Amino acid sequence: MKPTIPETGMPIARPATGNDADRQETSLHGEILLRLRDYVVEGNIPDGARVPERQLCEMLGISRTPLREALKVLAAEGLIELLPNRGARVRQLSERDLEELFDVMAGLESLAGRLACEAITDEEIAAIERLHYKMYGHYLNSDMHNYFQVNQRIHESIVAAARNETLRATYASFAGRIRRVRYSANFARKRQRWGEAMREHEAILDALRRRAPSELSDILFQHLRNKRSAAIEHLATVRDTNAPTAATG
Amino acid sequence: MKPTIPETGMPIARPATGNDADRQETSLHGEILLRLRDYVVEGNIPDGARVPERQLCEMLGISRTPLREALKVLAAEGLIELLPNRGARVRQLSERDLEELFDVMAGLESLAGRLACEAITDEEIAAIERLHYKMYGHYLNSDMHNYFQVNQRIHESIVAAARNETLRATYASFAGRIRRVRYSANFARKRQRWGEAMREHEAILDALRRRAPSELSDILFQHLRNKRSAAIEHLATVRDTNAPTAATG
DNA sequence: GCAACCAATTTTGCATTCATTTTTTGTCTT
DNA sequence: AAGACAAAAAATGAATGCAAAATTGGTTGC
Repeated sequence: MKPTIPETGMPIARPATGNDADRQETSLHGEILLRLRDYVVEGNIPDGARVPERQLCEMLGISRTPLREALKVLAAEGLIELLPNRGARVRQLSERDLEELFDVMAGLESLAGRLACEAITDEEIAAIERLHYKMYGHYLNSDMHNYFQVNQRIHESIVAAARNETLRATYASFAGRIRRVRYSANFARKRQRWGEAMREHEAILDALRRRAPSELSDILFQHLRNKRSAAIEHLATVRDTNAPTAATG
Repeated sequence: MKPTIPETGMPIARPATGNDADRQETSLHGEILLRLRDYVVEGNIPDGARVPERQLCEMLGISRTPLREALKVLAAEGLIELLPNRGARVRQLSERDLEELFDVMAGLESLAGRLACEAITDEEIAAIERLHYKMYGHYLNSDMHNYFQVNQRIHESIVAAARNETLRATYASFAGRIRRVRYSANFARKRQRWGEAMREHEAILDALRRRAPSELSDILFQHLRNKRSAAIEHLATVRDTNAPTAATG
């Protein structure tokens, strides 16, 4: 039983709606890159599994040249790794890798908060407040899916308010790497953590209203740090419980 | 007079000593990538100039396939940009781009400081202190080149002390983008700024010794922010004074 | 019965080739 | 003489081809 890419019948369904940080609209290579990235991020290939060029070429209906170019880029982004003469594999993130990623994300959001204090408008703050209340509703309903959705939009709003396109693109890239793990591991933060998170979010809003950069920076970092703990903990459980990954078995 | 790559006779001289974040030792593509990156970072191609594939192929003695793969990666890193059907150009950074880059660097270093407080050893702090005194010597001698050199090593030491390989690689990548501008613009901070910078460094060391994460984070951010002002200011002068770039004329 | 070895097949890495698109250059018109 | 148009030249984007390396399967020897 060799690990294989699930046959979806149709090629990759996504109409290239990913983050438009670096899309090369017209080129085939650019299109492929977006689709492949989404495909990997969404966890369609198991951790550590090989990414056979031939198969992907058929799947995408292209030749190997543009595909290989896309693979090189994905490797540079850290989503896959290229073993010399042994093809591409989906990068299996160790626990340590995840810790590092979360910390970098924390740093980037912390920075975003700092910068946001310089430029954010009252209307933007109001919008985040509305999201916050919306999220609170989902919290009360124990609606995990929508809670996450809105939670993510809040964090994205803060990053957007930083008015720094470079930061936004970097943040999106790292978010993708983590999102992959989230998909695979079917993350579900313990409900208990939700309460803390809600309180932290209130503190974030408070600091934002007062436009206190250092304080907001600290709170955001700590907030993400707490997320990190929950996520790593959960992942450890999942990896222990679940079957060994495609890479090892 | 069209902008052209200086003929060095020999291929690119550098023995691939760049950051080993993502080196693919054995593959031709990986080797090419390292050499090309250094070549671009060191400013051997003027801002906005075309990067002709053919010419580079001859220069490197390879075919277009691995070269194009490397170009795609460099584009993803933000060093060059790929115009559809019109080849690769060295990315001309606007003033705003630079501001953004400096701010992200500031955020990363600020994060590094925060993390360093958790793990840095007394010996590492002592090493940074030694660098600091060494830098002070260069400051007194107005030895700009060595001052910069040591200054950079101090910042790298802080990043290293964060014990986060992901952060280190990201930091190195952004540093490369800025370094390119530095090479081209022949950066020289005003001597007046040096004094402030020295004082800021002392504050950094102080916070580091006390392992005060929030404080260190703040100081580092502000320090980099001040650097940013000086750099942007200088660049504006240079760009005004100098001839129009290769891109526009 | 199991491990080690060797041949066949597959896969990868790079060069070459082909089709478009862009850029240049030469000519013609006004 | 200047501008516009058209053909030639060059460059780009992608497909194909070929040599080298790795994986697979089968066989042999212990």
